[in-house]
Amino acid sequence: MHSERVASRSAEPRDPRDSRESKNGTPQLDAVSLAIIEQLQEDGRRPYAAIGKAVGLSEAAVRQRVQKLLDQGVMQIVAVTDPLTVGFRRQAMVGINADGDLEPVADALTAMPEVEYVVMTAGSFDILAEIVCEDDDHLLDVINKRIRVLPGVRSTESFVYLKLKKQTYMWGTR
Amino acid sequence: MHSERVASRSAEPRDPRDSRESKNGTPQLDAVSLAIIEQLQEDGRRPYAAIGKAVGLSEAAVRQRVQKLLDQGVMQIVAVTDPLTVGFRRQAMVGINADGDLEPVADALTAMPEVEYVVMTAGSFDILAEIVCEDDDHLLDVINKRIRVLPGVRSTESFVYLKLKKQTYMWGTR
DNA sequence: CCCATGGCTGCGAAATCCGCAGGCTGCGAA
DNA sequence: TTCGCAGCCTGCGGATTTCGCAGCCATGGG
Repeated sequence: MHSERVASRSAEPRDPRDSRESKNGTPQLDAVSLAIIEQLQEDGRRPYAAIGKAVGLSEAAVRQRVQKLLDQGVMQIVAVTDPLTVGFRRQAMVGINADGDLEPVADALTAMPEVEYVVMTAGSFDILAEIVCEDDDHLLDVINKRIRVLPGVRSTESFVYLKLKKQTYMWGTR
Repeated sequence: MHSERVASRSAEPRDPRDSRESKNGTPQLDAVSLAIIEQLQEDGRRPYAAIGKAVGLSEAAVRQRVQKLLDQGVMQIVAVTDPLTVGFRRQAMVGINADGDLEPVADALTAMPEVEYVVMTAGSFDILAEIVCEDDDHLLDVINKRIRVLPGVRSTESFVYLKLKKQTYMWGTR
């Protein structure tokens, strides 16, 4: 044996259209694309041919799928680091409570370069936002002068990072 | 002109040892390595030659530096996705309060495959942990049966994700 | 002074990426 | 039914990139 096929090519109804969208607006992924993503979660630079062997596709097919996944914004292949080791002294998670529609608030946060991560949540915060800053002054400035003044924002609570212990991207690889 | 040098090669004191460590234990990075990381934050598959042109180094030198950065664990090149689009229905941030030394608690969290992100913080939570699960049952199980029973853990508070709005890795690129 | 170390360059050989033509399948229109 | 279209895959050269290695230079310790 040589290559465990993740999805047998002739078994399924032959419709790997990952272009169709669910009501959510996010593309629907078939098993093969999932397997490709899994490969790239282990190593973002793995050659297409190796991926093809693992998922049962030709090199060219893998290349086309990866390109589409990137274009669609389903995944991105990037270098990730611990910001603290790359010169950013202060990092914090900010919990936010706001009135009315949360979308505009979330969009405003998304537009800020210092904000790296924005998620709308259920619980005692409406929105969680992760912030990466150069130093304390910068952090204070972003929170007080840019976030707390956004229309609708009622209150915020900050959690300054002391130490990053884990950072993984290998869902699917377990 | 062709290639903006990020760091002139002959100007600096000629000591790009990124192997020396700060008291923190994290390697100290020079400007060139930072520039390389920046390039790979934009595109994790960018060819070494292109990076070299951008930062003023040969292809081979870039390759060696990247390899070292990966080996040292300073950065990782991976595909990142929104878990919700890849079949994981439930995701949550969990704020944790614990007694005594936090390290063992953080380590225990780090060891759980469902836990993707662990950070020790200052503020009304001692630790923040992000969890990726298949469904509600799975999430509940992890929080109640695995986290809340850890020795030292006093209380937890969960924030279930409703919608991921932003996810970036381009600090340095701004 | 001499040698060991670390980092960079340059260079072929091997592997990879890339674009393109062609084939197959499912589907909807005529 | 048949035709034509669209989506996806394969195979194949040519261009590019990756990879390993030998050699060079500067620094620093003995």
